[in-house]
Formats: sequence, C-alpha cells, structure tokens
Amino acid sequence: MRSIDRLFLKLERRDKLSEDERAALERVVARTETYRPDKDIVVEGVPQTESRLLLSGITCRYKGLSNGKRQITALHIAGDFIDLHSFTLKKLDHNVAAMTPVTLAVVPHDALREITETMPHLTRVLWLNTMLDAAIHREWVVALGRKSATAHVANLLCEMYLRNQIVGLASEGSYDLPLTQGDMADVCGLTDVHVNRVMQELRATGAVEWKSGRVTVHDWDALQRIAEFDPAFVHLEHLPR
Amino acid sequence: MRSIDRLFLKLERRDKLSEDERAALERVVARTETYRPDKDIVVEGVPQTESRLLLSGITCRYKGLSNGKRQITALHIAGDFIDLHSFTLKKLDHNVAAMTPVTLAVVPHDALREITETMPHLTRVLWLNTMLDAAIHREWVVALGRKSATAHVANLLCEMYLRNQIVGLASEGSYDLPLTQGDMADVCGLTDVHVNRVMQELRATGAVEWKSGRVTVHDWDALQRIAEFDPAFVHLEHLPR
DNA sequence: CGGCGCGTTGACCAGTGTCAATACAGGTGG
DNA sequence: CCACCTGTATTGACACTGGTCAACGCGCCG
Repeated sequence: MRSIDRLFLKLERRDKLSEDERAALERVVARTETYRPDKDIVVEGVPQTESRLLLSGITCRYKGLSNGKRQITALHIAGDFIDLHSFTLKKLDHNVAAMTPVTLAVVPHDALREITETMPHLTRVLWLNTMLDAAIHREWVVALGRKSATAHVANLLCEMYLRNQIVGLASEGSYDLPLTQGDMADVCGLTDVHVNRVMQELRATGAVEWKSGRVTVHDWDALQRIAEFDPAFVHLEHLPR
Repeated sequence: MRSIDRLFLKLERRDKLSEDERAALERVVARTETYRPDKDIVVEGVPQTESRLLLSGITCRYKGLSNGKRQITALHIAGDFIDLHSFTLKKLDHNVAAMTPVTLAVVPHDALREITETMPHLTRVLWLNTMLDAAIHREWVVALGRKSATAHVANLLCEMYLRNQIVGLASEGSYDLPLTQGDMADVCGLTDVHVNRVMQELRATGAVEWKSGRVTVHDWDALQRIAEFDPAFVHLEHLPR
C-alpha cells in the first residue's frame, strides 16, 4: 500500500472521494522530506507556506513551558496531516517534531488554496480532516482532566490502536508505538516514573503489553473498560452530500 | 453593537471580510433561539442539520464520564460559533449546553454548504474560525497536563479576559463570568472545593478577583505571570490572500 | 420566613511527583 | 564475538498537591 492510500482510508471512512479528488490530492504533493528523531519539523510562530502529510513514522505537536516541562498535544501516524491547520492559521502556536525517523509529503498552501477555489467538496473533506484532529483533542482534554493515570494511559493505547487499525497499520491486536515512557508522560501529563508504574499495572492485568516499541492488546474489552474508552470519535460519520 | 458584529470583530482580527461576505454571513441566519441555563443545546450523536452562533450568554461543550464526572472541553461567548464543526462532522461527539440564559442564531448547514460552493475565501475564514477553537483546545491540554491548579485557573481567567476583550465585552480590566466554582472545576479538571481554595489564593495576591459573576483584573502582569499565560493563540494572524 | 444553591472551612487521605540509585538492552568499536 | 556506552526502564523512600467528606454560613428568591 502506498502511504498516501492511508490518508484515503481515513477520509473514506467518512465520505466518498471521487477519482478526481483522489487524483487532486496526489497532485498537490510537491515533494517528500525525511527527518531524524527529535528534529523539529515546524517551529512555533514561523510563517508557513506549506502543509505536510505524514507518510511514515510518528510526529507530535508540543508546547514547552517556562519551567522546562513540555506537553504533547497531538500524536500523528502515517496518513495524518501534521499541520493542515497551518493552511488557515499561517503560523502555528506550537512546534511539530519527529519522534521517530519520519517521511512526509509536502503540500504547498497555494495548491490547497486552488482546491478551495475549485473543489468545494474536497475542501469540506479537508476541513473535516482538521475537525477529526479536534475530536481527538477533546478526548485528550477529558482524559487529562478527569481520568486516573492508569485510565489515561490505557485510553491512549486504545486510541492509537484504532487509529492504526483504520489506516492499515495494526495486525492481530498489535501495532508499533516506538516511543519512550518519557514521551508517553509528556502526552499524558505524567512523569516518566509514573508511566512506568502504570505500565506495570496494565501489564499485570494481562490486558495489554508494550515492549520494544510495540503494543499488543491481549484483551480489548478489558483494556477498553480500564480506559473508560469512548470510541465515539472514530464513529463520527460524515453523511455524504 | 449587534451581536453578529462580535463575530466580525473576531474574524477581522485575522482576515479582511468584504461587504459581500459580511452580508452573506448575516443572510445565513435562519432564526434565533433562546435557552435556559443548564439546558442541552446539542446532544452527542444526534445528526445535525444546523450550526449555531452564540449571540449572548455562555455555553460549554462537555463530555460526561461513566463515574458521573464531567469535563468541559470548551467555553463560548458571544460571537463564537458553538458547533460550526457539526457542519463537517454531522454528529458531535459531545454535548453543548447553556451555562447562562443564552441567545443564539441558527445557521442551516445547507446555507453553509452554499457558501463553500460559491465563496471560497469566506469558506477559508470559517474554516479558520474552527481552527481558532482548536488552538484554544491546545492551550487547555497544556494547562491540564502541566500547570498547577493555581496557574490553570489563572490561565483561564486570562484567556477569557482576552477573548471578551476582542469581541468588545470587557471594560476596565473586568468582564462577566457568571459561572459557579463547580463549573470552573469542570473546566479545569479540579474539584469545586479546590477551585475555592485557588480563588482565595488568587484573591490574596491582589492580582484578580471573581465575585458575583464578574472577574476584575487588578494586575494583569502579575496574573499573566501566575498563569504562565501564553497569548500566542490570540496572535495567530491570518495573512490575507 | 424558609428553602436552597453556592461558597467556605477543616481534617484527613490518596494519587502522583521527586530524587536518586540500579538494572537492562541495543548499538558501537575493537 | 566481546566489552563498553548510553539511553531507557525499574525500584524504593518520601513529599506534596489536590481530592474527599462533612459541616456550616450566606445571599437570593418565593
């Protein structure tokens, strides 16, 4: 499967794309780029003229605080636009960084603008794509605000499982998650030490395992229960029109 | 000032609207509605055919958890679209409720669709509007994940001050915030009791006061410092094109 | 005047954070 | 193939933020 097909897989869960639209999306890719782990891809406040589609690897959006801490506000996998919102915002309020070796497709804003001028339906689909990001943001807010550390981490493992599955990157209840416990801590607003404790606890339940950068779900129902996981964001259907 | 002008004030901070575009936005309003406090306006999972622009009062987006807790994921004031994202998502993954008596303008999705077919620039501006919501989501994620309760509450008071100011609803460092401490707790992921303790602490610093539903900022710099407030989301400029 | 929601207080407790030491695993040069 | 290095995972002792529970007060409204 080509990497861009992962984007199609994701979008077509919500709405049908015509041949023309698929072709248009393929055409807007100006070039591809690669980044090493921990490299910043987009820096806060720098005017952007391009957006980027992730083809492989994992990236995050993060903000740093004065006290040296950082909070990750989004994780992205292949098929995700990592900064489509820079098309309308022009400058981002956060950084985007590679968490693994990363390949991405670069899409000039001019090309996107052209799409908004001539392909209204595709425009709505792209808009929708940014709204799916926002739905996940909301899940994170709920998890950060009202879930226990254990439920939160479990929740993230559920979310990433479904997201990987949708784009064909999960098999047999397992998927790659090549992050460190410290990274996970920056996602969940915890410390690396506590993430470690939580993972031991989850492992002990037998519901899930996370070793050598790969997550294996042994008992999906149990994991979902621990996580108080709400898959609503996955089912947000777009009624084609 | 008409309520819809507050929307224009907000949008024109980022991009110029033409007369045509302003007129188009006024035209899409099908009718207005009012709600009593605590009434749900949009319910999770129910297919929507309209979006709503808040004309007066305060609304929130929230999710309830199995354990009876709730987390508010967004607050909205006059001039905000409370569910513009339902245009692309069709069903929401959360509820939207009135927190005060509320007036809103109802905008049929058909009319929005018409805009996307015929007015690409205005479409981009509406898209941008949903991206501003997302920028605030990110601030909340950072606050929830990495800020102390005190900083978080202070941060919210800063954010709401700027947002009210932008749409002409703040004066002399003060603005209305007719919520209960329990509401604030659901925003910040705290308990009502702790919000109370935090407010006492903030009051004691002399930086800010919140009584009878109105916030008064006595020392903006101090408040901003306590909050580790980052006004970046306000400055996200849209370079007109 | 009474009721009720909201704000306030105090005593106590649980969940996470902090700090610092130790174990391990994968990648490297010899 | 081995010894070493470095980043990451793991552990334990202890501190602290914020949660819990329960009572009480106050202001507004009917």
